[in-house]
Amino acid sequence: MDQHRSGCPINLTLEILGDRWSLIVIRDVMFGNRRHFRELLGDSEEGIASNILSARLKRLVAEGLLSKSSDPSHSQKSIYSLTEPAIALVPLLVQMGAWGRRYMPVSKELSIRAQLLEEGGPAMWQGFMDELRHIHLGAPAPDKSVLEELQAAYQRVVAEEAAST
Amino acid sequence: MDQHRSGCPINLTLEILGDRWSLIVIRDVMFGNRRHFRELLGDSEEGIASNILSARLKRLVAEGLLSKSSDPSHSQKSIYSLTEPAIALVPLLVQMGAWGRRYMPVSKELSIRAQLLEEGGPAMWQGFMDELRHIHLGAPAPDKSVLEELQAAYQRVVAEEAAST
DNA sequence: ATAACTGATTGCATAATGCAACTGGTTGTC
DNA sequence: GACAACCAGTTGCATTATGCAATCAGTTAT
Repeated sequence: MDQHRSGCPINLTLEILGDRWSLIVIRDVMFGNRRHFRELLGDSEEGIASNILSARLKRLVAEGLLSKSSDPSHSQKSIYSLTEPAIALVPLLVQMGAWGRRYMPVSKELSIRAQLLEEGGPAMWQGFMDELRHIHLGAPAPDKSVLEELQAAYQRVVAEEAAST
Repeated sequence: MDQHRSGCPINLTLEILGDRWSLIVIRDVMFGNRRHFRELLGDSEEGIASNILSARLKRLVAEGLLSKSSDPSHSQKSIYSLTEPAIALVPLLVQMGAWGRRYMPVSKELSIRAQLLEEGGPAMWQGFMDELRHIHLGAPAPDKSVLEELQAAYQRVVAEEAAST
């Protein structure tokens, strides 16, 4: 991908994110706060293969969507962080979630977060992006945590599902 | 793609649209009003190959994002139309355009429409979607045409560019 | 010393993409 | 009726991407 196919914004976004795994990786870093290779490898619903994950992480770092730093607690351990361009994908991911929720056979547990973000609107997205800037870029912490709110809602649905079976 | 990887809305959207061509085809039908195979094949900036276009059209029809009908003026001619799920992709495409415009090396002519849609906000998107429902689904025509507005702005920028060289 | 954990890499099969040529049919023009 | 232009694709072949399982070398905890 040295040359671009065209200068169209939709096309250029597609050239970077238009495959079946890149946004899955970003989603897991963003919503699951998975920062290490093994976390991304093992804990994902979709089961990405290690060579694909390796290739994706490399490409996303090269494209400037992720940054890689070393974990002081373990000399071999790498931490992947979102960059500002990746954080700016929040509205796009919300729209993807909203569309999937409306037209695809989503599961209840895995769509509650998409629902909350859709209903929360741009104000909530901004709050979430501020929180991501805190977590990944060292910006000051916002007053309240959207991530915790989403996580709590997810746990609530999982508990409900478990209770009803 | 018989079985889904997970019930996550983002993943499911990715399973259908996560490749380098599907959204290009939908973009051309939506914004360029290209309804025939040859129009989609030849007039695209990116130059899709005919076998890929053929495969994508088949898949998009099978997935319910496009519908195919025959043109009464030419027994062999097929017309592809957007379905409601495809029209519902407008906010997603707008976000893709907005992100690409901010972080990728877009060209001036090809990003003016993305800019107008981004600045126009949800009200403009709804107007555009109503117009698409008119064009593709036979719904009543809305008062004003967003498509014409976008096209006029595009022509204006092309003329400016031509004048300055 | 050893076992578990770290971020990967390797080998191999299958699937997707890219490119160019070609097919079978239809329509309009002379 | 002959002929060129147009229509929606298909075919063959090379390259690239994906999927899966096994493996690797260094690091840390017991």
